[in-house]
Amino acid sequence: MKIYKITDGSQFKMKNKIKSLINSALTLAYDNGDLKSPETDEALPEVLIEEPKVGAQGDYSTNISMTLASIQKMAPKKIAKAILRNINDPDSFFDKIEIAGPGFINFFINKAAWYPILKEIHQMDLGYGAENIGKGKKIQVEFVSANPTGPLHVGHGRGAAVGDSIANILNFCGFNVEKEYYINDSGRQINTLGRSVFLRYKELFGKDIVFPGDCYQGRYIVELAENIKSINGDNFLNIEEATAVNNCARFAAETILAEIKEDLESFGVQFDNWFSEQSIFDSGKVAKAIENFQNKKIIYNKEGALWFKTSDFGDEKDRVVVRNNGLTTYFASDIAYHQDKFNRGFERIIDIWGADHHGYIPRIAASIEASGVNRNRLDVILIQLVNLLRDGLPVAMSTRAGEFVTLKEVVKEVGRDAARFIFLTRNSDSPLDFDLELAKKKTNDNPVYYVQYVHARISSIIRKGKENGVADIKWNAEAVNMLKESEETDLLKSMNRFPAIVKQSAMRLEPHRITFYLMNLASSFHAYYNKHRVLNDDPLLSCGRLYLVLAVKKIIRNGLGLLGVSAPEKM
RNA sequence: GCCCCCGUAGCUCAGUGGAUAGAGCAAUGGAUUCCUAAUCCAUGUGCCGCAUGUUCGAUUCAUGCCGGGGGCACCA
Repeated sequence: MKIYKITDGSQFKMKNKIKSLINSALTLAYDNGDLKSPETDEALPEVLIEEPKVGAQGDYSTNISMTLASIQKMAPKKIAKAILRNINDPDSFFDKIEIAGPGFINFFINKAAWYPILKEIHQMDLGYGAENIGKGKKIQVEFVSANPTGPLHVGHGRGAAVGDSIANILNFCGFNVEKEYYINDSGRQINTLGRSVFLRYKELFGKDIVFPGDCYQGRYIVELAENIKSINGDNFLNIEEATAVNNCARFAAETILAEIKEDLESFGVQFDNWFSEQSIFDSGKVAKAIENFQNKKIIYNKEGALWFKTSDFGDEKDRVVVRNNGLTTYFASDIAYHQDKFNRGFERIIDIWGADHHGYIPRIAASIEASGVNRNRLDVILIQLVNLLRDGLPVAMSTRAGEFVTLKEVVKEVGRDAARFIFLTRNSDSPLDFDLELAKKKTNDNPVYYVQYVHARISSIIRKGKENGVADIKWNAEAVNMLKESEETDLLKSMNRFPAIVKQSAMRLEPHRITFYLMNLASSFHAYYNKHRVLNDDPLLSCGRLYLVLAVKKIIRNGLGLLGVSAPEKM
C-alpha cells in the first residue's frame, strides 16, 4: 500500500485554538473571582467547540456556559459574560464574539485567520487530511470473500467498494492495513459446484440428466462444462464419478476464482492476500483449534456431534463444529481462521459481510473471546442489499434461477468510477438503490461527475493560467490576503473540515462521510466558479485565487482517491 | 416467538445531546460575448413513526409499542 507522510498535529486546528483561548479565559476567571473556583476533585465538563449550522450563529460556537451552569450555580448567560470578560485575543483572531440563545458563545473568525490553511494544504499535498490515529498498528480488512461458485454480482461490488475504501482510509490514517479475501474452497458447496458442472457435462454428451434444485443453475455452469469438454473430451465419462465430480469442482472453482480476481482488478480492487480455507485444514489449524477448545472443556459431545459452548460467551445457543457424520461445519474453519488472523499479529480485524450474515456475529465474537482475545478487536460491518434498477424499475435478479446481473456487466455499462462512487453514497446499514440509467447520466443527478467535474474544471483553469504566463502557483501573502469574498471563505472553511471528516470516517469505518463531504465541497466550488473569475484583470488577485483553487483540487483528488475514484484532468 | 437493521420534506437520503432539522431529485422561473452549462441562482415543503423516561436542552440516549426489511439448521 501507499505510504503517506503524516505530520502529526501539524494541521491548522481552529477548534483547538478556540478551545485553548477559552480554557485560558476560564483559568483567568477562576483566579480573579469572576467564576467560582472548582473543587479539585470536581469533574469539569470539557470545552466543546462546534460549527453551527446557521451562519448568523458564527463560525464556531461553544456550549460551555450551559454545561458549567449546574456546577457554578449561575445562569448560563452570566457565565458566558464572565468568560468573555476574560478572553485574551491580542492577534484579533476573532472579528466578534456574541452570546446568543440560552447561553451559547458564538465566535466570528477574522477572515485572515483562515489563510494559513491554504499553505498547510499545499505543503501536506497528498497527505492533507491524514490524521495519524493508526500509529502503525497492524489492521486487517477482510472483504468480498465470495464463494468461488459463481461470478461476482452487484452486491459483492458494494462490499468491494466499501471494503477497499475503508482500507484506503485506514491506510491514510496511519494504520498498517492488509486487505484479505477468504476463499471458501473447501466443503459442500464446492462439491455441489462439481456436481452441477459434471451434470451439465454429461448433458453435453446427450445423457439424460435430472438437474436438482440445489445445484447451481446459471448459464456459466454450462460454459464451464463446455470448457471441460473441449479440454478433456469424454474422458470424465470413463472414470469413477466421484473423481470426475472432484475434477470438475477443482477446474470450476479455479476458473471462477480467476474470473473473480479479474473482475476485482478491473473494479480497481487489489488484495494483499488470498487466503484459502483449505489451507487451514491442511496446516492442521482447524483440528488444533477444536482440540484446544476440548481441552478447555468448552467443546462437548452431544448426540454424536461436537458442540462449542458459545452460549458461555454471549451467544444465544451452542453451535455445532463437527457434525455426527464427522464433517466439520464452516463455523469450525471460521474459528481457526480468526485465530489465525490474530496470530498473524493484527491488532484489529475488520470483517465485511452481507447483512444476511448478521446472526453469525455472536458466535464469531464468542470464538474470539474463547481464544483469549478481546472481542472488541473485531469489527463487523454489515452491507445491506443493493436494489438494481433501470429507469426506476427493478431489474430482476435471482441467484436461484441463475439470473443475476454481474459486477462485470455493471462496470462495463456504467463505468468503474460511477459504480464505486454510487456504492459509497449510502451508509452500509441502508439498502441502496442502484439505477443503471442514472449512473450513466452526465448531469447533476449523478454525483460522481459533479465531483469529478470540479477537478477537471480546476485543471482547465490552471492550464489556462499557464498559457497566460502563470508558471507556478505558490504562496504569496499579499495575493492570498485578497481572498475576501464570502464564497472564498466558505471554501476555506470547508477545506479546513476535511481532516476531521477523514478522521471520523476512519474511526467509524464509514466511507460515505467522505462522499458527502466531497459533494458539499464540490457544490461550494461550483457556486464560487459561477460567481467569480479565477483568472481576471488583476494579476495579484488571480494569483491568490489560483492558489485557492489548486488547494480545492488537491482535496478533491485526495478525497476521491480514498473512495477509489479517479480525478480526471479533463472531462 | 427471539435477535439485528431501518422509519427524517412528494422521492432518495445526510445529520451519534444544542439554537430556526439539512442536501440532492422532482416542480416553477431565470443565468452562458468571458477560466469546461457534466455548472449556477431564485421560489416551497416537515407531529424527525408513536409514547414514556433521562437532561437546562432529545431527531440523536434508554425502555415499550407500531410499521418495513433481514436473520434465527448437525446449511453455506
